[in-house]
Amino acid sequence: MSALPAVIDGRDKRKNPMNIFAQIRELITTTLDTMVQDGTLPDGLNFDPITAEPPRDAAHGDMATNAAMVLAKPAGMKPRDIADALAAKLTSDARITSAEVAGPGFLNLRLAPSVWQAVAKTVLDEGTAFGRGTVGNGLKVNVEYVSANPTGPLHVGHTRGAVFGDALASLLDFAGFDVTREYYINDGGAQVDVLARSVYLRYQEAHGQEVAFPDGTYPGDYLIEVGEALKAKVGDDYLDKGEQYWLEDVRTFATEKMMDLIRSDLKALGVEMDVFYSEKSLYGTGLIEAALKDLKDKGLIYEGVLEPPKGKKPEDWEPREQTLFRSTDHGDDVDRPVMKSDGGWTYFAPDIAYHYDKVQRGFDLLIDVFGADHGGYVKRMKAAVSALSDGKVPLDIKLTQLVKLFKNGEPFKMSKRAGTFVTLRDVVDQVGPDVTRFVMLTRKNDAMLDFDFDKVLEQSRENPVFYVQYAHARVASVLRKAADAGIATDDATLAAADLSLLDHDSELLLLRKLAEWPRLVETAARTNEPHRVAFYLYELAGDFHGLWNKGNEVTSLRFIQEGDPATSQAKIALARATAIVIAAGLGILGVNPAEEMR
RNA sequence: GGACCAUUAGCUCAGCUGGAUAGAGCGCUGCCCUCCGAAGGCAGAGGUCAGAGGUUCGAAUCCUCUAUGGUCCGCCA
Repeated sequence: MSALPAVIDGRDKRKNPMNIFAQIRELITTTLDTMVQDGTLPDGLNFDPITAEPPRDAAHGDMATNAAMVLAKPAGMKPRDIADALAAKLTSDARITSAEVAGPGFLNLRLAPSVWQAVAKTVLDEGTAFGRGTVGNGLKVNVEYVSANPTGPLHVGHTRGAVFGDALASLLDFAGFDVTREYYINDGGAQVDVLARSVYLRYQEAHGQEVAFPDGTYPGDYLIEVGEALKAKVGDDYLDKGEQYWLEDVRTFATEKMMDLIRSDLKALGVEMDVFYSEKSLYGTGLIEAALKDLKDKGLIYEGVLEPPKGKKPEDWEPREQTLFRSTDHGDDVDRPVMKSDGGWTYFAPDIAYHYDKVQRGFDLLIDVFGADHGGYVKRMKAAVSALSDGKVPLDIKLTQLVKLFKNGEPFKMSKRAGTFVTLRDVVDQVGPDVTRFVMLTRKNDAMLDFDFDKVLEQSRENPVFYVQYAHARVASVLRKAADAGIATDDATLAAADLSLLDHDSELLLLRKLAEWPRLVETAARTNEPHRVAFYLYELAGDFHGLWNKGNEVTSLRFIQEGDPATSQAKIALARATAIVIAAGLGILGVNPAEEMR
């Protein structure tokens, strides 16, 4: 069910030279090749399902391969026989210190410490580019997110969508995709008329008039200054005039102001879009017509009458003939109207045109990030893109679930009507963009998220933001102290250190964790799940803190060894490599690494 | 009536697209800190992976059904 095309979802796990698991997997497959050549194994075996992964239980070794089990059946051999033969050959490689057959036919490998020690050098050589992947293969991907209506400031729900979409875009970029970040401005529908009328009321108010906000207008305070700005622009020209006189102007004016507001909200969160795409710009250009003609030419547009929705019966429901898109041909449950009975487009029509345009722009992959309340829209959108691209361009739609806000452990609700509206600004102003972003990424996008204003600022192990930042800050502290002690700690010097000195279990544990980074990036990118990065960083920080804490008792594990600059440099190299990977990971999440904690 | 998502330790959640004895934090139990790196550390208890079938060497993971919770379901965006 992967959203990725076969070219990138394929089994070529050998691509990233920095991925130690990919390296060993290649060693395994080439070894198997030689076994085919010398007749140990039959010809024509498929090596694709073979994996080289870290075992769950570290006691099983550094890496495990399922090769023997996967090949047993097609080769017509016993798993153990294959495993034994493979093990004998693998141990002749300098990197493999032992290969044991275990369980049903697993081959557990232990790697020489030098393999892990070399990881630190690689990290120092590559810097934050370590782990940059090639799975993306340079494919063009469009990530659309936020896309909030331009009728007010962004609220908490948008914040999660913004953070998720942005981190996903960065992750895909890091994994080697050519990413475009895009925001679709819904400025073509009735809601911008409502906005215009609401602004007009504030405009009247700015002229000293008494106004009331009827149902169906936006009473929010944020429009007061827009009304005043309108007054500053047009004076009293629009006063006491009919709607036909001012509506269009005010709509444009208000929409621009709202987009300014939204842009500044996004900026406060550190989100920068490549493209703002206006729904309005679709009208009058023939694009909607072209998109629908494309569907019509494929026989997917017809006039018809839909069944009434079951379960819930709208009182005024009556059968009407509409122009429908045969989305059921592409996996939807019912066909969807593209034109209202009065001849106007439905909301769906410009959406189709917008995605048609994305396909035309040559993207290889589309991703839409929606709020969970748009879940009902997923199938029809996928159907549309499938039809428009003849199934060639996959569309993955990621839904972000609700954010439940807490303060002092007490939930508080937000309601547009009551004016208790928690905005993106409220959140960012209180806890800062870094904490906001990290916390919002500590949950899968499709799981509900609890956000407690107090807990996210706590400085303890419970708080992953703090815990990860603290690890980075500790490294910075080590580097400062090393400098005071006159030890050279530039990355080039550290990379040249004698890393074979890093032979303690705790050090090797941390090195192994660092080695997982490239592989994690691939997985996270393939599944479109940036939260994996956040969890990895938490684990990495945990291993680092663990090593640090051991230094309390075992002084030989401390990063700075007095009077022994060579050993110090090796250990600092490990610390610095950890900081580099943390910085790279935080970079994907859009969080600044801390140099010190106060 | 239907669709989508969720259901894993007392609580909040991971679980690397099918691997071995299912993990983390909190909470709980026990131990450890005069100082040198404790805004802590070490150890332990705690599970029918919602339930029932199925697929296969092997399932928390894939398929079917059921239960519970959330979101949504014609001309609103």
